[in-house]
Amino acid sequence: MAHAETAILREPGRDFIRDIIEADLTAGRHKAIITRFPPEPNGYLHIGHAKSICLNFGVAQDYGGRCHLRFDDTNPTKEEQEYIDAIERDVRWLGFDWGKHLYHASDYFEQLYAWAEHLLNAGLAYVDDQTQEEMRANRGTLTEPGRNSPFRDRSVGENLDLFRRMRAGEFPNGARVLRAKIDMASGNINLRDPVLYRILHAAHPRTGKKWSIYPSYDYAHGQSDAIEGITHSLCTLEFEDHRPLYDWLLENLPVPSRPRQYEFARLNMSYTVLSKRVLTELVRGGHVSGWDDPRMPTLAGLRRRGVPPEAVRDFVKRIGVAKANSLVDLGLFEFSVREVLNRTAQRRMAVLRPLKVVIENYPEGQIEELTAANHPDNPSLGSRTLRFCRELYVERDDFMENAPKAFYRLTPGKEVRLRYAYFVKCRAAVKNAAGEVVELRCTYDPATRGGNRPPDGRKVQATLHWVSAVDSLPAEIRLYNPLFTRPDPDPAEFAAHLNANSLEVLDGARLEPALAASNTLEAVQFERQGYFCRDVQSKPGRPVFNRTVGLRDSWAKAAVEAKG
RNA sequence: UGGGGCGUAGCCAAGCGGUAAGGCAGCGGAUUUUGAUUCCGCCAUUCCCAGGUUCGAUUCCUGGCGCCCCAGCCA
Repeated sequence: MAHAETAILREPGRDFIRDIIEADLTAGRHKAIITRFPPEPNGYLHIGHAKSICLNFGVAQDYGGRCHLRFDDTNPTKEEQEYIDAIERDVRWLGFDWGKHLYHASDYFEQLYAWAEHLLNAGLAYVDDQTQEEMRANRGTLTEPGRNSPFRDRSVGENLDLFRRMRAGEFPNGARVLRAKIDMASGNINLRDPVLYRILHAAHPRTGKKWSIYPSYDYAHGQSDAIEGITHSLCTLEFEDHRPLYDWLLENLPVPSRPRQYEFARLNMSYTVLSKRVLTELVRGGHVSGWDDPRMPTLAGLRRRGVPPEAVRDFVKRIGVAKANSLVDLGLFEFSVREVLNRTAQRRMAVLRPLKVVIENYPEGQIEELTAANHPDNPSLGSRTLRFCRELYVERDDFMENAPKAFYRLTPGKEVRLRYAYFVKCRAAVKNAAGEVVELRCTYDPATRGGNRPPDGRKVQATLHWVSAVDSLPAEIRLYNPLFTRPDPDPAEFAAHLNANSLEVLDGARLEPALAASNTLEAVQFERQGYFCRDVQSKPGRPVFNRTVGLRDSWAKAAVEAKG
């Protein structure tokens, strides 16, 4: 903007949907804003759904309205109670509350049926006896118009009779459908007499065997919106072509309100598969441990991975809402996770690949207590006590026998700081018969207690994390790389990829005791090792931590470069 | 050769006739008890392309080009 004083700078979190809503509010078109999040319970929610959830619930919050949770359960052959429960749990986890406004499209089956008869009476719908193949053949193509069904001009009486018998279960699956009578020559294929009801002899999770016909998405969605008084029905771009049908139905039915549909682009993220079909195959095929496997991009998987819900919300705020198809860099999601964890997670030390260190000038059997802050710049998170002694462990990667000049850490003759403890200097490396370094012999400077600089003002280039040999605890650490899955159509290939590249289990890791004690922590940051998250599925007494490799790998890159 | 959308930096994304916000990434520099964090600075003479209208166009018009979605009795 050229003139800052006249510039209308859009605040973060604003988008075209909110512009529309504000204009509607200004024009006095609505008393209150009512939105809805309408998942079909045929799978678990993933990060892509988070965008829609945050948009719908966020908009309602911003403008003092409300957001309903509505299960779009119009296809009993694909829907299960497990998914209904999981969806409710995940929306709550994300931090949203629908209050008393929990609904199901199936709540409206009776009303929808009555409205179908209304269309029949108005001559705006008909029962079609064509087979599925005939219907497809007569629908035309993208460039050619379709042909009218031979059953298109049945009498109202015959239509009503047939439709009632469809409901009564007199016909087998697929025998007939109810179609809207619109325009078989429309350029918009959704208007070529779309199917409103199909015969499905299937038990529904909520209505049981009461119905043998079920409404289609197109027939159920807009009317459900109208029944609930939804003002803004937000959905993804692929439904843009359905809007004329959405409007047609609302205009031809005596609905109690007039919702409007608006579309936005769905989320695509690099290295991440958000196809429900593929995710379902990964679960069904046993390629992952379940919908909540930490490698899955589902909300349940992210939760297990230790991603705080606030990070997901922050991410959604950053990506914005627009109509352009885009591919968001996974790095942006990682940034949000880091941002939240860095601010909120308590720090602990853990050594992933231990290398023993003996402090030669530290009295044998002596143990002293040192204080460590739980957070580097948030004193309100308190502190904990560390026990220092003659033998401890440091990270193998923090020692190099023949180090290049750019390597700041431990090498013979070099002095470093052990965080919150002392300066130590490496005297020698002890090797086994195979020539591998198995132990470091070091000396410490008592004048540097707490890790503070000694009176002579001496500095060190590096500070290392460590755990004491006497009371550190063994732990299992699982390292995940940031690849959730790969955009590849073959689930078997995903699986191979996942197992080969995105999981490493470190069983010899050692944790400081305070870590095992902090059972209430969902996420912690292990000093310099990045962010680790307690696996919410781990058993008491045997903590398992998950870490996403790459969340904070720039330090590692620098170290690797230094090693040459 | 049908209908509906979308094209602004490596990735997102504002902008609505007055001369290109912001974030991520990247690059400098300061601070630093973890090569992190934090802080500060830099990072589009140009908005898919070509014409046109205008004093002035990313914004308006015309014509191209490119990408996405639609032919389920899925949602």
